[in-house]
Amino acid sequence: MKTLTDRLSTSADQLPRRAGGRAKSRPTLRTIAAETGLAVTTVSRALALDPQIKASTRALVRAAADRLGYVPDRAAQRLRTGRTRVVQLVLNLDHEFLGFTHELIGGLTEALTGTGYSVTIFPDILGSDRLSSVRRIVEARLGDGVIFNRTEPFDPRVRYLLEQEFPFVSHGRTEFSTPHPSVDYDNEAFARIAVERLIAKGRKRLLIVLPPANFSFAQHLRWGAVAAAKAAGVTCEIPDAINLDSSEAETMAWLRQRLSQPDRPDGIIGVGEVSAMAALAAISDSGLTPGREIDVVAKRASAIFDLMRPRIDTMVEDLRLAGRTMGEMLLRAMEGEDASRLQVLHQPLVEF
Amino acid sequence: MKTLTDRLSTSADQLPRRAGGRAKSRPTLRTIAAETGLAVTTVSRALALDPQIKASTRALVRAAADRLGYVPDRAAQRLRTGRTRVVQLVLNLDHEFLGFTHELIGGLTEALTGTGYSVTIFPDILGSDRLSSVRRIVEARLGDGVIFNRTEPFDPRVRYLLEQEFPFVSHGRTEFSTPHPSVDYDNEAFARIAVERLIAKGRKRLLIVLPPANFSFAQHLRWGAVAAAKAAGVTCEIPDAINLDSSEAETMAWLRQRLSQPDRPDGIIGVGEVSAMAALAAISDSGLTPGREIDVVAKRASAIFDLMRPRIDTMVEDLRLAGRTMGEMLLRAMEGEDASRLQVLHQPLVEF
DNA sequence: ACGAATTATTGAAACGTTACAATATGGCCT
DNA sequence: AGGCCATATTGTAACGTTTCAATAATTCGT
Repeated sequence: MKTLTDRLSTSADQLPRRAGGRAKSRPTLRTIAAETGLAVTTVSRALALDPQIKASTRALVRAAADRLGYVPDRAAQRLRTGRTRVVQLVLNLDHEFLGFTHELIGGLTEALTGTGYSVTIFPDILGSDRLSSVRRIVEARLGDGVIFNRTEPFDPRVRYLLEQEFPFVSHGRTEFSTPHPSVDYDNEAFARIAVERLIAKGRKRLLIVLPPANFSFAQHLRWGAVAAAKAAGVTCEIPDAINLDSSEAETMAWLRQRLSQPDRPDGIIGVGEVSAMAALAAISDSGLTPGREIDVVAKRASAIFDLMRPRIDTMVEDLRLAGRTMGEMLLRAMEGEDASRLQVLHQPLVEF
Repeated sequence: MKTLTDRLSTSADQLPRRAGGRAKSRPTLRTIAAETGLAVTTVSRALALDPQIKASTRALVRAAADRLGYVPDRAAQRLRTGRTRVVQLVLNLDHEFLGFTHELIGGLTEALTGTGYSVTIFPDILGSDRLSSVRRIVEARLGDGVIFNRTEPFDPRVRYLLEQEFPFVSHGRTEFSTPHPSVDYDNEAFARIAVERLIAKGRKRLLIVLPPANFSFAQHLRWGAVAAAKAAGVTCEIPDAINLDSSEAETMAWLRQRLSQPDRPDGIIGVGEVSAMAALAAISDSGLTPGREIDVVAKRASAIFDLMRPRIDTMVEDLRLAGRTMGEMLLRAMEGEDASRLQVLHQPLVEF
């Protein structure tokens, strides 16, 4: 141990560390060129596996590069080619409570691993102009492509990016007639199936808490729920005092109050974990028991409901899959593939 | 609507979009120089607010830049200065179940907003060499600084980064004698307080599920729990069949089995939400009731337990604060501030 | 009004890479 | 052996910025 820490402190005491670390120069193409006696151009092309370069030369260069520990300078490549090799992920990081951002990011990086692209987080300033983040990315060429969520039916970002011909994939589809790359979850199907499930359990006064009305998926959920309820002749209440962006305390308080009324709902659809958990808590607080006087069907993106008692019916939305799909599609979009082939709608995975 | 979508489709049909979007050239320093009749150098320095440049000239340049919509080319700056203006966040994205990655990222971006730095996610390949990610970042100069978590007592990454004099902040402190920037949560205090709380409730056979033994905070938790239990003359069981990285199903199954034995624990400490929820589920499944035959104290990073019934005692670990602190400290580290001043230990926020 | 000191601006070079056009090398045919 | 193609390699320029050293413009003391 002594030796280790000694070595540490001596080497760390050398010079006041500056940003970016030490200045020891890394090998460049020129270094390899000098080493092999070839021209810089040849080395560059050899490393790019240009078939124009003789195979033996390529091997020679490759060997020298490895021996010297050469690693290309992204900044120089970027300056020269104009490609950043960066994918910008526009995220709102304020509002999440049980966010599954990490699933989305996980899937995205999974798709991008080995492609040379990296993922940069672009924090979306809530409340500011919807467009500003994306515009910033395009204007400063902060990436070769962009991914965002919380899509609106006529999202200005979609319009802008189409106009700019800038590659992107939206999480959530729009109402634009021009096709654009998007990955979405069939929330309409989810709502329909949830309603049908509750009806099958004999429930007649349903309730669903929706996302803020401006988001695309709020519409889909509404359509699905309302249509299915109507078809079966039951009611489906949609509170407008609360939505999925309301605080959990607010949601719970409202639900508690609602459940204390005589015409209380007997079936609740939880879109997302927080909403469903708030419903379960409110139900418990009201002295009711899920499965007896009331039922809950929820969408889940994690295994959380496996740990909840009592257990409820759930459908899965695989956000990791969504992230991975978006990554794969963005790659294809950046290669110029037609947008009409880059539209995916994932179906709910029903678990009951 | 017609007009909008028409405009979209016509503009989108123009040319096959290529990676990075259109080629319309952006204004550069040269453009501004030509526009103002000044030299490129002057423009550069004016925009950098160099006091050497006359104030009136600075204003002139600023105006021209704004008028033309100039935005500096990061790649060129990067190539010239060697600074990437990127912070790499090394994250393992495989393993999380209820991950609060978004809190960490949120805090980090909060601290970095307006500084010109952006956060890039570097996916840590689990199972591979611990060092490889960080080495990659340093060698390819993928960032000016790096942040990582899941720190080990003698984490090789810390040693390497100190040797390389590369700025970093670790989430979790180490046992190295050389100081280095780190942000940690006082898990020892958490464990101690949790044990004391359970003892105050009359519990005598405690149990705590720890993280995998190789992580720093596993040690801290162990010390805190064991010492407090010993001081009070109660037992504190530490299962080694399961740990915090075990699957929730595994954890729950083991706990269920354990709770069915005659010498079952009467107090459980939940380090992290999943572990606590698994405990609660197992307790419920065993026909026991928290608050009656058994108690649970948990650490929480979200409001999730506000939605759980029955309610349990919790202490808060603010991961957003941790992220923000790490961001602020990394900025200072990159400016050369001494590591001894960049060590923070956040205390548990006790809620009972 | 003149040189000296200060202030303000400039030119040239460089960061490391890739793209283009040009040259060198070799093989093959007549 | 000369000429011609195909193959393999090279030199030069450029991407947009910052830095260094040098020049131009201004102020000041005398």
